[in-house]
Amino acid sequence: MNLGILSHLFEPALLREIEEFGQSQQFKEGDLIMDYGKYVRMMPVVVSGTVKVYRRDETGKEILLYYLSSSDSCSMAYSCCMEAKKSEVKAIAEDHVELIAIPYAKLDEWLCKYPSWKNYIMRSFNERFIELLKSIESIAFHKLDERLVEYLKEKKRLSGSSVVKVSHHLIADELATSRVVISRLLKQLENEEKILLYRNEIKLMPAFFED
Amino acid sequence: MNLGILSHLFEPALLREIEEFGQSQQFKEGDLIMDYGKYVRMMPVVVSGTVKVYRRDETGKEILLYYLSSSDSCSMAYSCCMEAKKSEVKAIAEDHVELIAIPYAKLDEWLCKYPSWKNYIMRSFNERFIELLKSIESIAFHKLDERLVEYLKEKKRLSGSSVVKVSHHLIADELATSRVVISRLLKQLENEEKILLYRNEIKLMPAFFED
DNA sequence: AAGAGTTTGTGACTTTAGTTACCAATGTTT
DNA sequence: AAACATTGGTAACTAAAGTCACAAACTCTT
Repeated sequence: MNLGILSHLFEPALLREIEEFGQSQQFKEGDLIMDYGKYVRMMPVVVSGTVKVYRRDETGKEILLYYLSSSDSCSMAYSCCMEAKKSEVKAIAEDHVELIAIPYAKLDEWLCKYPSWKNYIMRSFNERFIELLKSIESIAFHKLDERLVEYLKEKKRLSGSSVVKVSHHLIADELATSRVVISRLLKQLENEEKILLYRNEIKLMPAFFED
Repeated sequence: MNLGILSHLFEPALLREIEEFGQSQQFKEGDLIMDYGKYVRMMPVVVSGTVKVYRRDETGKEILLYYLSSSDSCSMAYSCCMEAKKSEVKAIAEDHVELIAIPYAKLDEWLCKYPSWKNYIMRSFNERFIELLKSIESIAFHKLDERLVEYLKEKKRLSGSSVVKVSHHLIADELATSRVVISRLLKQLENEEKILLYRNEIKLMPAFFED
């Protein structure tokens, strides 16, 4: 089993248990990792790749909450499966994703057995809270043009490339708005010479990162 | 020490420890319970009253995230003090508030010692996540008129009274908009005969709760 | 009771975002 | 190649929300 960066995070005895009880899973781009309303029985720990986590309202509109990348885990899954609850969110593989799913019973057992696990879980809870708060801040206080810029910067951060490969339609879905609006704002950024637009591709220019 | 509803939640041995190590604190309406950037060393458990939790952005704009009431605790405080982090949120007493502050060391110790404590903490994490998700849903998908109605309903739920005692200005602050906008929407609700407006008071009429 | 501060109402205007409709360019399938 | 689907550009319009300005009513202090 490939534990990737996790092997630096946990003590040897815990790593052996993760090898023994964790289920290694692979997803390819676009795969559904977790869906709304499904029972959560395992907590995923991301080994490699990027996972997108979404929230939907009653009418079916969706918004991107945050990304999970290497060594992140979904602490919402944790508290969900400790409580035998259904999932409040959806998770999709952004690219090729490897993760280790830890079964419910072990989550609980390791909490008291391994301090490094407890610390990891607590850090994870804290990070997820902060991501949600950032998400609220963004939606409540920032206009769409700023949110779009934040979105593109996050894409660059995660992929490492200043060429962002997405359609206007996908951006619109993830920011919970319409394609026309996104095209308009992107064209504006292009007119300001901050980006270059191609089909399914947005090139971030140096001016994009200024101020 | 008054443990209120908590005495039904935990096993006797834990209740004795709460009595021994928890600090009973009282706040009156408007008091600041927790502020942005302060170190968090205790986790508050609300015994009575209502606590409002806020988030602010860099420019100082604020938004109400959720309320804590009897037997709720702020799990953000939990993960914060386990990590010795500064607070990401502000908490204000909505009315007279009694709470018990549990010191950091005990939070950790009880997690493994008392299953009822662990379950309480996990339930609390889950509830707080769900509150934040509801908050995101509300801001991202609902128009201001709907959010205002949700706000008034929540006030009625917490106070038990269909007379909500707030100024338009306070509502505007908590929904992160301007007073003029709120006055406009309230007047519209009054014209629809759903509410009656008075100075510092809004009376919710039966029609308000229909459909 | 005079003055200061708070609360609410309202008109007029601007900005931001959402909607509809249509077209052109590019890709994919058959 | 023809048919179809996806992607992006743009105009024109509507709706929602924010802003500015001012007035009236009420509360509290002195």
